[in-house]
Amino acid sequence: MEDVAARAGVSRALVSIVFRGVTGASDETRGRVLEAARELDYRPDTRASRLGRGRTRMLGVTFAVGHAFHGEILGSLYSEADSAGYEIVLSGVTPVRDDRAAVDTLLAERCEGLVLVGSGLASTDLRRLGDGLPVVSLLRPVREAQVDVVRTDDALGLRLAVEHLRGLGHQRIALLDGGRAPGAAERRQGYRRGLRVSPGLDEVVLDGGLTELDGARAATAFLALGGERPSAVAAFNDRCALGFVDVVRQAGLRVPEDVSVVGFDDIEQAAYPHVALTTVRQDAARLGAEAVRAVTSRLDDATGPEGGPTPDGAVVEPELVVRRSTAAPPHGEAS
Amino acid sequence: MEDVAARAGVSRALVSIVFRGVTGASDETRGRVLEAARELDYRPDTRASRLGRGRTRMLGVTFAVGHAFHGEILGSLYSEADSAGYEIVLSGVTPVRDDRAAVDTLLAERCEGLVLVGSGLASTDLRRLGDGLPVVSLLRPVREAQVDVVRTDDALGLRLAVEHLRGLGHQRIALLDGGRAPGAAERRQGYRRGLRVSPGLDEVVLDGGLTELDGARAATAFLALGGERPSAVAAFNDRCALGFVDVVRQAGLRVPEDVSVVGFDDIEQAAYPHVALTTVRQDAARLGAEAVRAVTSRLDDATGPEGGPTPDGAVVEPELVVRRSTAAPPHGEAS
DNA sequence: CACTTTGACTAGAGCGCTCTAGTAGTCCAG
DNA sequence: CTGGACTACTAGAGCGCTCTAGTCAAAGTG
Repeated sequence: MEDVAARAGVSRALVSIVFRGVTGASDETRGRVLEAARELDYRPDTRASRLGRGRTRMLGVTFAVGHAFHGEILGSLYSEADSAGYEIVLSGVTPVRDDRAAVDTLLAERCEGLVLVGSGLASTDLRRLGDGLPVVSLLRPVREAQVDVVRTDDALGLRLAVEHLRGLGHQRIALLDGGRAPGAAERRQGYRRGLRVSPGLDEVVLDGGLTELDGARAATAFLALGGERPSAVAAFNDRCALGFVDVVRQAGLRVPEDVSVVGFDDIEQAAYPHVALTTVRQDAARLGAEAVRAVTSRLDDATGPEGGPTPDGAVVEPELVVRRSTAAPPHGEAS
Repeated sequence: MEDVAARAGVSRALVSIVFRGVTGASDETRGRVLEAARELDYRPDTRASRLGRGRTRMLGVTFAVGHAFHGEILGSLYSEADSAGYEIVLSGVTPVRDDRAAVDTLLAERCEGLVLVGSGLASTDLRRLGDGLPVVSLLRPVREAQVDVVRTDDALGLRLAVEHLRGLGHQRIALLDGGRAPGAAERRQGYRRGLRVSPGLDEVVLDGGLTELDGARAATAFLALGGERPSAVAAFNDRCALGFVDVVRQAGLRVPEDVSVVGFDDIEQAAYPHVALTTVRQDAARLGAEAVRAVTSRLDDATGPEGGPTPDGAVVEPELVVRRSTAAPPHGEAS
């Protein structure tokens, strides 16, 4: 910086002014400084600038490395933060690097707010964190008053799925359950509510999970049901649905002719023409936007790090995307 | 820090000593400082500490957000960097945030070295980058002398695949090509070499790509081949292979009875029992380790940012993993 | 004409650390 | 009792910025 200032024949302060893009420099000088910087291949040190500024305007984000849907969310987070004038600092969660470690590095970097994407952090940790700075839990509903929750209306999503299947005439609809995964409890509840609307529909809950493997296992259980077999299933998520479809097809069943399947998330693969999975779309862009809004509003409203008294956060509505994995049930089972 | 020092009744310098874990403090004082820090919920500001230290010991990593295999690599990068005494700074590449933007933020943070995972950065940018600091291109072979390359021996991988298929008796073996994807040229070459070993084997190259969708398209082209149809295919990667399998199965062909398929990468799904894809495994752990080694060795050897005269980097050998998507060709086509 | 105003620029303190140089105090050899 | 050789600790400059409080000249005002 010193060198740039010297080369441009100005003070260091002036260089700072130019690079921050604030007023206080003539166009001509501005040009000279930029030119000198380019010649010296100088670029401001963001660490030092944040140190000097007092604020960091950094948002810390933890996410599961290699998780497709988290990836989509990150994309949205990046652009939303950018337009809100914040920077994103990523901290990945891996098998050897848990949520706490990920959060710790973000705190040590002095992030002003945290977005935890599908984090499995313990309640006590969450509470403590939320007391210190604005925190939003993305995709995972938590009850702690200290953290905002941004999530899809999971229950509504499964109700939509069930209603769609009922509308096609299905009487027996199974759930491939998500167990303890984030949002699973809500989806289970939505499934139950969806069934109760018309009395006489039995609940059939099979153990599912997050991955194709879980879906495949559920399919094995499903096939073992024999005559009592449901004509449709709603899966915890798309990957689970895809694993299920794979296995039932290998067993000779046709989808959707013999069994209808609906997923959740609307991951990229669900839309591929050879897959064409009917699913409940989570809006990654909206989710990211709401998360950034929730944390930046706390930051910008100067209510201080204690957080406002009103819990912020948002529930974004999912949308049913009908493709070709669902149809009316076989041989006049309808109504 | 000031407060902690006051509370523990020592100087700020002493607090610094304790937190850096260097000698120069008695055990008793050390305990008092740590205690005081805990009470005040103090944790050192890593930005300031790196500023003061002169060195940052940070490794910048760019990666494609939501890419499963990149995810596996990140995991390895984290732990390797940790044991080499470096910290990882992530910078995601998304549709709205290209490689250059990702790299720029890393440079502004003053990372000392860069690991570009499957980066699509232009040659001129790569050269300029490599002139300034140690850079390794992971998974993508580039010719620039300024950057080290750590990659799987892609050509060998495809040769293994082809040899395996030939060993099973396949005469016509197609390649689902990766086009311009990183490593695709090498794999194509390996495929050709593999075929040339026994004369009379025709090359059949179908357009493939990185995703299931590309594999599905290739399958359509494959099915259209009719009587001339190969009895086996080697795909650019697992996702492509999986898409291919999906579509040929839907068309009534059996895998492996009617057509054998081998993938590349060995992603998690390839190992699922209902998938059981024969594939060429890339060793994510080794790749990550080599990348970290390449860049830290340049850093630690104090050869300066100019880099040593000998290009570093590594080629790690892939391994064929035989599962159940490959078998002998149908009706005595063998030999 | 003396006066405020405005725009362009600078000096220098401060951000939260690290680290060199140096000050005590203790222990022991000669 | 003097003088190393340690160990435990501290003062204070420095890292590369930001930003407040200024200076100074030119332009506008009545």
